[in-house]
Amino acid sequence: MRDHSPPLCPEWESTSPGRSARYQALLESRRQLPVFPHRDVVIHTLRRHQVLVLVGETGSGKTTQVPQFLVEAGYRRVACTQPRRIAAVNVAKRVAEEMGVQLGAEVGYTIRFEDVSHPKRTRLKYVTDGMLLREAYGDPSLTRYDCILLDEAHERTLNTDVLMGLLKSVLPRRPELRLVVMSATLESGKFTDYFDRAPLVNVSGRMYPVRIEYMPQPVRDYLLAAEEAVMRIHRDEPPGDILLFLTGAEEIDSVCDRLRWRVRTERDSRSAAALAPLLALPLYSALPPPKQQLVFEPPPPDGTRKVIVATNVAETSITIDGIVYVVDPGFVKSKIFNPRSRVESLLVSAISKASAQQRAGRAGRTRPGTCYRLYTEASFQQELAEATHPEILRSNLATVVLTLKKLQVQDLVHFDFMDPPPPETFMRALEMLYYLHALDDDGNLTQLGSRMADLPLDPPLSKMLLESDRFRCSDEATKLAAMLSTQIVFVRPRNKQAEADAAKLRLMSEAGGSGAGDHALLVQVFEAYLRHGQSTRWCYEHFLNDRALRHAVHIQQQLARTLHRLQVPLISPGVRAPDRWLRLRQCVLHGYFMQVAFWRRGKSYTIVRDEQTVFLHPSTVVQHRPAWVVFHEFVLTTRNYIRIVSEVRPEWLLQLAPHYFDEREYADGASRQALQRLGRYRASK
DNA sequence: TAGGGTTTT
Repeated sequence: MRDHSPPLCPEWESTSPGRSARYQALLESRRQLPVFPHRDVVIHTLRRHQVLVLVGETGSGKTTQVPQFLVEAGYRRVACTQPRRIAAVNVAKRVAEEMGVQLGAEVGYTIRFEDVSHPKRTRLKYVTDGMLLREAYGDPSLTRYDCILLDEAHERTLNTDVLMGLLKSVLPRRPELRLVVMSATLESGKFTDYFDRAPLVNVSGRMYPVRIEYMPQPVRDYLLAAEEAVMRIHRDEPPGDILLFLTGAEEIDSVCDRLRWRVRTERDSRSAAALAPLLALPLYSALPPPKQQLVFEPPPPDGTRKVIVATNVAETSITIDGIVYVVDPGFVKSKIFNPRSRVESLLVSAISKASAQQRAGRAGRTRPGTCYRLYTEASFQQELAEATHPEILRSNLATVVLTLKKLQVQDLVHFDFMDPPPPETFMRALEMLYYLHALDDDGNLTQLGSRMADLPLDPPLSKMLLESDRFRCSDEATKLAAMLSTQIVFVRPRNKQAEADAAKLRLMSEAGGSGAGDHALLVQVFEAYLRHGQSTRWCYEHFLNDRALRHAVHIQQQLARTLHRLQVPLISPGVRAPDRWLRLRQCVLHGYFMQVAFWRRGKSYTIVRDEQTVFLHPSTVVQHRPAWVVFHEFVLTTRNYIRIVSEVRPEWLLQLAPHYFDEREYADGASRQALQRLGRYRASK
């Protein structure tokens, strides 16, 4: 067949001197990718259609090649979104190399905290979906781009879904704009239908075959079944590493311990002397990077087999080569949002077929493999959902609503989401933004709301921060907001729990005792980390997550810059001021008055807004059982917990949020009675 | 009495 396609890189062919051997070798391997023969179809289809849906499995080369095709076809400003930072960076590096250009010039990337692109020269930019959404704030029609690719659309992240809806509304306004939606195999029809029967290009993947084995009977205890499966593979199957998916760090650590113990015991007994050593390695995002790194290192050359016991990080974010066996119990811990109780929580639930397929695929990256599903084929066929429930249906929409308002979307009810969230969820989001004074009575964005959208924070945190200068503690508030925006910084290893708790109490006493509260402790930890020169060793000694703290420092710097731009002065009452934490607690309440609970006789607290009974999370440093507390989040695990808690004085409630604590707004019940007592108390003073 | 994974000019 004759090649009618345009020449590769028409302009650079003559101008770039560096058509090195390396470039030629890369070009040759590019030509071998399954997506390469589809180059002309992609280019020609986009001449006649505004939108193209491209479906390609792992190994098709779609992420690196399709954006290059478009640049070669003459598009001058191409953006390709990725759900994860790490992917945006790595793919941009690879593509710059393939094109024989300098990273940050013709090809670049933009992620939070890092912009390696040139405003004029960059023709192809990889960008996180959240970042592109932010760019749209100042340019709602995304006029900076003539072609946008949404990659990994099947993951249906919150930001991808919002971008898809936004782009769908932009397309009619910008007939010259081109959009390519790239996705894994499942649900391609949903994407083509959503974009008014957009043309579809199907690209095969390149993977080794993976044999799937099911259980003949449902298992009673998936942890035990997982352990047995790993042991059986290790005893009976040829060499090759194992990947086991579990739901959380605690499960993972305990299963790793049990596997180590079982292999050791079997090897010590005479009957199983032939059993090879087994190296059990945990993998989850909160794990310190050196420990994460271990999963990539080859095992000792004495026949040791690796088993990596991982959360969902290993499903998409982290790719480990050399896996031959996957053990999939079929569960994941995922976020759910209950609009009735207004609570987001984590719950263990069954995975989807798409997720099961993705997990199985992890066994076939370097050679043919096997996936052991710890459920029956009937439950796979009949009980698992086709695809994972989109994140937008499982989230609190306050941030989404604020973003859309900022993007000048007037009519949220008719905004075309691929999967519209239930109206009740929208009502809850509107209600929250209204109470925060981000929206006015007509649902329009207020000046405060517009400023809140500028901050990369949850709305209550934005509100807290933007008005923190009123409490003369904006310096403390930026530190707190940064600490609340990163992972939990306290590390509590299973075998050193008492030591870890003692280290935390020492940090607390430096802050002036437990009465200061959990919020104050976070600020204290942040400041101590800076005082100790952001030392990794200091973190280790004090049972703190070094990476999370480093992240918090980045966020704090960005918040301080944004506050400066928004003309909020950065002030502090001073580290020795006796009212320092008191001011901070008032400031927190200013943003989080919707998350207040009061002590009720017995042993529990009651949340004001819905009279839910809750307990202080065991991680709290608050020991003096205050009558009223503000909390950062509600966690549903073995009990209803409130986590990150500080005492508030009851009179603050009426001072700071009289519109929310008006007793007449509450039905007769415990909350109303508590507020009535508060009113009488106030009147008597 | 204990924390899935992403991400934000």
